[in-house]
Amino acid sequence: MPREYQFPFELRHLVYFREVARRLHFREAAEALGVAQPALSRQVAQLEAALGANLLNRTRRRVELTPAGKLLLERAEPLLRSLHAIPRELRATAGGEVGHLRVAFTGLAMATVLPGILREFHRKHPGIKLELNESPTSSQLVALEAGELACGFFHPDAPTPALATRTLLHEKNGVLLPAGHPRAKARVLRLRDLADTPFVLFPRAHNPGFYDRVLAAFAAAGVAPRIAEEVWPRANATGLVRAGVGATFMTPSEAQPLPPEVVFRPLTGPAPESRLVIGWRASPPPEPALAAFLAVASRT
Amino acid sequence: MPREYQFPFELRHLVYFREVARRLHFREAAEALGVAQPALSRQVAQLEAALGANLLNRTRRRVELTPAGKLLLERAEPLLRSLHAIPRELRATAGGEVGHLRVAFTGLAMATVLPGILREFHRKHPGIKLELNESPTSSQLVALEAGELACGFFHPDAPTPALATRTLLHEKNGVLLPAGHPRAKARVLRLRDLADTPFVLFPRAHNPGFYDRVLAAFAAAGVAPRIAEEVWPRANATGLVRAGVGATFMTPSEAQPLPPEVVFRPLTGPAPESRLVIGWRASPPPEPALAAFLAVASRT
DNA sequence: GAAACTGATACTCCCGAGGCATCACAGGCA
DNA sequence: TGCCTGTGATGCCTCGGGAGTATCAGTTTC
Repeated sequence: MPREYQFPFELRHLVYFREVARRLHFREAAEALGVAQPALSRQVAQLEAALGANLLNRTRRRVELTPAGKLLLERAEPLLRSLHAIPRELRATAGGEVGHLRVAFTGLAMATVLPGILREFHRKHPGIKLELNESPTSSQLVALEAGELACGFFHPDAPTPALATRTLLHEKNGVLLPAGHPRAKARVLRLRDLADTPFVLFPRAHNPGFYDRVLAAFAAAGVAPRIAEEVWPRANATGLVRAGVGATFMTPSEAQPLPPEVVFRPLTGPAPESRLVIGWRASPPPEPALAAFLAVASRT
Repeated sequence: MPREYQFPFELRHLVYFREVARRLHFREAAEALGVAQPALSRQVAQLEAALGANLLNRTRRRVELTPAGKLLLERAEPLLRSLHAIPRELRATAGGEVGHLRVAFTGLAMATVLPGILREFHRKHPGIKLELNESPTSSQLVALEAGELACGFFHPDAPTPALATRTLLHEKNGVLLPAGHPRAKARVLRLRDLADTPFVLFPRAHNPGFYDRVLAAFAAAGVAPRIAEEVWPRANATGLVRAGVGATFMTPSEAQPLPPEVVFRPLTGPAPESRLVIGWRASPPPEPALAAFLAVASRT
């Protein structure tokens, strides 16, 4: 709370009041606004207090606007519309690239953190448009350094000196098996239990470092892996498992919720680990739009 | 934070940005807004993030508007002016009595809680005008029941069934003595130490119950009081004490800061207690303007 | 090149908006 | 007339985020 200066009300109050004034029904307005009814009641009451005027006559059964309420609604409507239009106007006028972010991601990101981040980001920054592309780690690294991407969600293997990164997820992989697989009954598996099972992987070129570590995990378990397919994008791997083609690696959070006809089993002993990071060019410092996206992503 | 809906920015952001944009100087703008400079920096950065545009070019030594910043300033100025005008407009149109409160108070209130309450209230509710009158408890009770006052700060003696009250202060009185008084050296006094000291009181009619309890305290101490003067308003009592006319009762918080040429001493043993309350008609329920005032008063 | 000035950052505190549970009251129906 | 349903208000608690203090980092100036 600012110490000296403070508007008598906030935009929230006007938005809430407008909704109630239009519908003349607190519960419905609250639902439309996505808040609980008590919060709405309180905010409207606060607005009335701040303005020192009764805006609504509430009999227990009906809500109606007072003259003051009518006047406020008349004034608030165009103001809110103008305010709402500001982000769009700015985007039209400003540097062109401003308010527009190209973001790449891998299948794991979309299966875990990305939906929540997108939801939160659009709520907070409706003025910024995102261009989202699923794309393998290797391509992302190239595109990031070339300045073609604002940021990317990927799985780093070696250090990336030109990029700043932040880890979002770091999990040991388990395996996703067809429900009918002979070892599907076991609660926990070791990699060597799956010596005969064909695996669905991703094309090595997409992340050679991680691919090689997967092979190393097999080697450590004393198993020669059978690679049935290499498939991309990631979501298709699940389909192949369901089809009985083989097993695939998957992190616990990625396996939630579990698709039908498959089972997920953690691995004990050697197993590949997946680290999901968000990365962006370390310099120059991020533009406001990117800074906003990073802030949301880092905290969701 | 509303779960679903949220404006990309708040009025605060626009107000802060406007100030910076006008002055092109963060520190000065912060001072003008009455906030610390870091808070201002953060809020402006937030606004830029929310809009996805750089609004200001900050070289380390100079701040200047970008084209987007210029546009936003153009848009924001009239909107903020319109918003600012809303409370005044409503007050002009609404029921007449709305947005206007008659408030009475006693000297003790003004010497303790009232200044803080007024400051806070005007900050939060600039649309509501107050009409303030110092007035004794007895007159306030009459005026309140007659509906001539919205609320009053007074010292109740007997229950007041038609009024709702809230205690703001409840303190045992000490005494205020001229600095040259023979007992002024003592750290603590008893009422009977002051048998020969003339007292400055208030006219009995202003609060007969309390007046009589003062006399009762003297009686309990085995002292026949000497009443030198009865004076009103309260602030004048201090003047009389300074002039050496006599002593007067005063609560510790009222005696802070201590006026020159006088000393304050707590009393042990029997001593009158002062209770300051805010009171208002219990029914009908308070109008928004009064509700706002009560909310501020109850919590300050 | 040391000092001064400016805006950004790190950390902590605390207000207040929101959610949940519940209340109080008005109509509707039997 | 009494139970039931629907509505807005209230009490209590949680927690996000805005603000303050202290400090940093980069320019400019003498």
